[in-house]
Amino acid sequence: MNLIEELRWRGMIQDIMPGTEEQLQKEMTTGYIGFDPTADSLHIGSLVPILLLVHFQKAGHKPIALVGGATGMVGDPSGKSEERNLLSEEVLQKNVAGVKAQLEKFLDFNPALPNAAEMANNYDWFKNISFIDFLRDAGKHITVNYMMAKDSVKKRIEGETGISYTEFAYQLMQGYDFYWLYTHKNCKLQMGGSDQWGNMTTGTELIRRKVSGEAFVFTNPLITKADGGKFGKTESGNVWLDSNRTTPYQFYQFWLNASDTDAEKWIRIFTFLSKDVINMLIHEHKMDPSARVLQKTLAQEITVFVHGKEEHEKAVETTQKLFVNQNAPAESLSVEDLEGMEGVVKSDFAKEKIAAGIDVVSFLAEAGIFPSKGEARKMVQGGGISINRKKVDNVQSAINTSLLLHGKYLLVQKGKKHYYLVKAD
RNA sequence: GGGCAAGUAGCCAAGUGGCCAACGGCAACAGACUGUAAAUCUGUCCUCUUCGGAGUUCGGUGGUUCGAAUCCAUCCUUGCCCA
Repeated sequence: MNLIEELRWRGMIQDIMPGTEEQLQKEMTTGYIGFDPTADSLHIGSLVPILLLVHFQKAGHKPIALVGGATGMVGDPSGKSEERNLLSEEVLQKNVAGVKAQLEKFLDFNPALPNAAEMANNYDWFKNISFIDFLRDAGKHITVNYMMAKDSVKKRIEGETGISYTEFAYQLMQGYDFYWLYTHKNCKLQMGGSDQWGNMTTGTELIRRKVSGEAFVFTNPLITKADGGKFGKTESGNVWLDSNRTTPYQFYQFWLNASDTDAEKWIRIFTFLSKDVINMLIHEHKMDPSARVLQKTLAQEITVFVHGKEEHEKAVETTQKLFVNQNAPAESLSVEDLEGMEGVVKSDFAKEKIAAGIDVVSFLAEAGIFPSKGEARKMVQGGGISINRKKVDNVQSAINTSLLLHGKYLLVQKGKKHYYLVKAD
């Protein structure tokens, strides 16, 4: 199976320019994907492009990961119904550094390889181009009519908010990136999310008109959830690749919680497992859905890929302690069990206060599990709080030392899935 | 510069002098059921709260009024049309 066939089967190709497949068959091809430095960490939305680059390199081609230090200063109108706020230069620099560091973990940069991965930052070439140069070099080759026909632009022009000149010009910058990489790095392919199609083809157009070159693009479909919700969001916000923002346990849990329909689609996209293995897993899952083979395998593969084997093991361990023996009394958990729960939110609480007796609501608020007493109270009233696996059914009930596990721990559960370990010192 | 229209909670959106913390929908969170799934049903959903209430909201500011999201003035932002 060649690269394109492989990606097609995995559901990772949305649109592809004619001739792309032939180009990839013909020779080792250099291809790139751009990443927006909108935060100092990538989140799981960026995993698909990362995986594309990995597949690409595995197939023997040369990947370039481009960080948009320059384009990030302008803002991409694609998929945005409103004009965006500009990021400050400081923030941008920090973000570029963060994103770059993460990308470096996933690709092979070993210079001995003929297809060693490369990093690029478009700020490096844009910083030296003057506005006038840009207008003459890039702007002259593309008509406004062409630019306005792009979906991202058209939607905004027809919409209610309009589009600033700045964001309108974005596609030209991205197009120029491709042109620059084409001429300097012999880069003939751009990949990216399907919302980028318009920006990407502006690049091939620019290459054709300026140097009569031929370049190719293909896009991956944007990941969706079967229930129509936004992919990659939990109640606590984005799921990040940075373990300081999203612990490996939380990361693992995110994938484990995938619905059946999503898991079936996602396992092909987010793992490197072969077609045979995946088909087998899907079959197995259908025989016994309650075993959740698909979710478990998906969560395992992707957690190992992002955080490594060790972190994955810890996440699984914690998961088992918390979920497998749900009915076992909390008292059966050992000190090691409790302390070893990697990634569960932990907090400290003054023991004196517990010794003196404190009502649940104040306790939950003061331990930082809820931002205010009001919220804590509402959740208790709604039956959403358990302490040491026993539901708290009364707002009046008090916390005292007799509840402490091993004399110092309280296992607090918000809902079914969210655990907090409070340590009384 | 001129004319017209619009700006309401995370989003969409109703409300056009008191019954308004503001109809409804989406999203979100929790409960029941389950498999840490889906679907369904129920509750919560501006902030704080001793659960009795208290405080701050309807682009900004000033005003009219016993009382304003609602009326007036002015400013800001956005869209459309004209120059």
